[in-house]
Amino acid sequence: MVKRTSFDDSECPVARSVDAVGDWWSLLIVRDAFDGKRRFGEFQRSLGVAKNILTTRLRALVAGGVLDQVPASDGSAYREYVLTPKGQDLFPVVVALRQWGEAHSFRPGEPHSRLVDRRNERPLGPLRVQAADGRVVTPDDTVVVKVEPPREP
Amino acid sequence: MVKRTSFDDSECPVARSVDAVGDWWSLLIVRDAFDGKRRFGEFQRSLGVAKNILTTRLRALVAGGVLDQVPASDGSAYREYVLTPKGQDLFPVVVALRQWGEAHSFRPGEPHSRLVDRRNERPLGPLRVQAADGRVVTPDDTVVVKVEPPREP
DNA sequence: ACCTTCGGTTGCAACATGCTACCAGCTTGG
DNA sequence: CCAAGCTGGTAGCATGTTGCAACCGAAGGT
Repeated sequence: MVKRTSFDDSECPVARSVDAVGDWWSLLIVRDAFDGKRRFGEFQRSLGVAKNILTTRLRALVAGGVLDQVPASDGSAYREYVLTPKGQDLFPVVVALRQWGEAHSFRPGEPHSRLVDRRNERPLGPLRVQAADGRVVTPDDTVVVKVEPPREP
Repeated sequence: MVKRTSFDDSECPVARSVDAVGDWWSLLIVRDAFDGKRRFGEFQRSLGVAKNILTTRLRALVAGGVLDQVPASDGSAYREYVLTPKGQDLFPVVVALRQWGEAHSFRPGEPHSRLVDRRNERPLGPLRVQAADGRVVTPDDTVVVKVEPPREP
């Protein structure tokens, strides 16, 4: 590859997000973090990922401000990984992927995990993309515009 | 790598989505498709990706039912790639990543593209994860549960 | 006819991924 | 308190994937 191409200077926020999260493993780590996992070993067992890969990804997520390393909550000398506020803001991304997967990647009746409301165990409502006035918009209702760069003399 | 690990048999919809989309290039292709791009050359110029990579990704997206190959709309003998309904359902995913990137990956005043309402050029409202009753939920308000596999006699 | 564009394919080099071993601090049972 | 086993990593290697550049046939333009 002569170095995987980076998007961290792209002007498109989607590209930068993609670059910041890193790769798919990272997103699954974030998913597990939302699910309450905090320890290296928990992630490793849950994902089945090689430990060196997990090490790399955790470091990248910490460096990127998505995770934070804190002293363990159980009083042991180990450390734990928790989501920063920035990392918690990835919730809609994970939910969007989850809903898409539920809708398109399982045959009827196939078992799968589901994210539900803790209070009543009912599934969540579908994510809606909506305009400033609350109207639900489709891709055709939107346009990408460039925000003017500040004028240079 | 001895083969990149696949998640297409995972019971977690997030993992399957991740697997179905393939990699980050694919997601940027989808983003461009939402932006109206349809031709091989358009994607190639927009992304700056090597043509062999683009070829691979487009084929994978077509095989995965995200894109469809159709005769060109301008009457030429070439073919174009358009989003299938399944592909269009990725809209919330792309929007979620875009909003996250806008919120966390740009310094104030840094220029970036923005997705706006076509009718009034105003930015979209933020995606909200909500329960079945419309209440906005945070990660802490939710739990992942396993859906029972159908009982086998 | 000639040249350009479009949409790829092929070959190669560099790099990332994954596997398996290994290892240094904790922590725990006896 | 001492050994055994966790926990959280590193190190080394084989293989796969990415990326670059060069090439190529068919369509289109002039």
